[in-house]
Amino acid sequence: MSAKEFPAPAAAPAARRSDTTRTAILTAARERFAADGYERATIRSIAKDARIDPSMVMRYYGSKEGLFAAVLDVDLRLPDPDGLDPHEVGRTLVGHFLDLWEENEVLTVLLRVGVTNPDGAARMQAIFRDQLMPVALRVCPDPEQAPARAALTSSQVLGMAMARYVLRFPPAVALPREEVVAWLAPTVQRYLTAPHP
Amino acid sequence: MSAKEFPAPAAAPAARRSDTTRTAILTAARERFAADGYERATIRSIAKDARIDPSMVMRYYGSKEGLFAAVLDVDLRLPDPDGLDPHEVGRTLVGHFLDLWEENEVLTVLLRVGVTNPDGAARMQAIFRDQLMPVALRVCPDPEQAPARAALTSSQVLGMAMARYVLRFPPAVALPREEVVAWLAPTVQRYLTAPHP
DNA sequence: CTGGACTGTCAACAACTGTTGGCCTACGAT
DNA sequence: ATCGTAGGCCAACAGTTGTTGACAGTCCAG
Repeated sequence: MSAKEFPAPAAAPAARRSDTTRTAILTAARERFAADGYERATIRSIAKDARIDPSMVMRYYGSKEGLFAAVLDVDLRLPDPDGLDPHEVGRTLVGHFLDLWEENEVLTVLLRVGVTNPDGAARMQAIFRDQLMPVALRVCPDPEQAPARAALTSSQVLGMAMARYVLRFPPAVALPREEVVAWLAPTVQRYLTAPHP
Repeated sequence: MSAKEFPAPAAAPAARRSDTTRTAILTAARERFAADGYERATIRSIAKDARIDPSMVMRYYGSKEGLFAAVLDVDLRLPDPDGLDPHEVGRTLVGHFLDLWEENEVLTVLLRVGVTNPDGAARMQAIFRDQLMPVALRVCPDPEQAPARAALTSSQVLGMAMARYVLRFPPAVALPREEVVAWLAPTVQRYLTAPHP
């Protein structure tokens, strides 16, 4: 479900005259979805941000849900499980997620919408299952425990993202990045590699 | 802003004939807000659940936001900071929050709406500030670090609630209660009492 | 130059929203 | 028994939403 064209000319990714409009819509949609969530982000407001007519959104993305799906095309780009040091996996993951969250708003969209929209929740489940689980499978002692350990890890990572980037708890926002890593890395490390308590 | 009557007869909490309707509305609203979030939970659907007319909601709670505020009257009922064992604070808090989350849907409402609605986020900030901070102030070594430690604690607690009760990650749901406590308690204990890393 | 496809605008639709006011009913004090 | 009042329902409002179709300008191949 990649964010491609809709009229779909066979399989030619030839540059189109309307590509600038397409990406303008996508950018505006990402910002609006991140700021307002799925329901409150209206097609009209997105269109106004992108300086185009609301009907263009329909033409290029079919529907609001289509646009939404295009925005939610997320790749966590987690490091290759085989290539990472099992003793540093906590620090590595926490740092990587902080990077992801700060580089753009896609994950904010995902979180904000995953909480309200059932499809969003399913998408979020899929992303964490497909992308975080392999890492857990690689580094945790007993493969059978991998799902639980991945869930624990995601809970801490999501929770910090929630407090810091979505709810913006002042102390969580004020915490310097390296301190967040210093506090969270041992937690994640323990969730993934420590013996079952 | 307690969930009281609206026409407000002086200050008499006398039982009213309409109290059953009022609580029916409040219960239905809590469920609908929890299930659908603020925007998608319509007054009409809440009224239908409560088997009354939509206009009754307006009469008793003034507006959708008024109803929402009544639902969000949350008391975490955290244990008295003075009365708890500093060495068991992690286990105590995690257990308490799991209880809270499972006993009714208010916290789900709060979380779901805090993520989408700015007012909800402010409400959530206030709740955690007013109710979790005192505990942190009591048990953490340096009072100056209390806000950061409270934020860290809330991140882990919120994250688990998110994964387990909102997004419903299957492995997080499957985890037995005592295992959640066993994994999270040391984390919270460390966030609150361990020396700064 | 001409045809057709592409890009864009405008106006309108139908559905749904929160909200309001009028009206009827039934209780409870007098 | 009566009468004020609180409880409840109905119909309608104005605004907003996603979505659609007709229409106009623009590009490029023939």
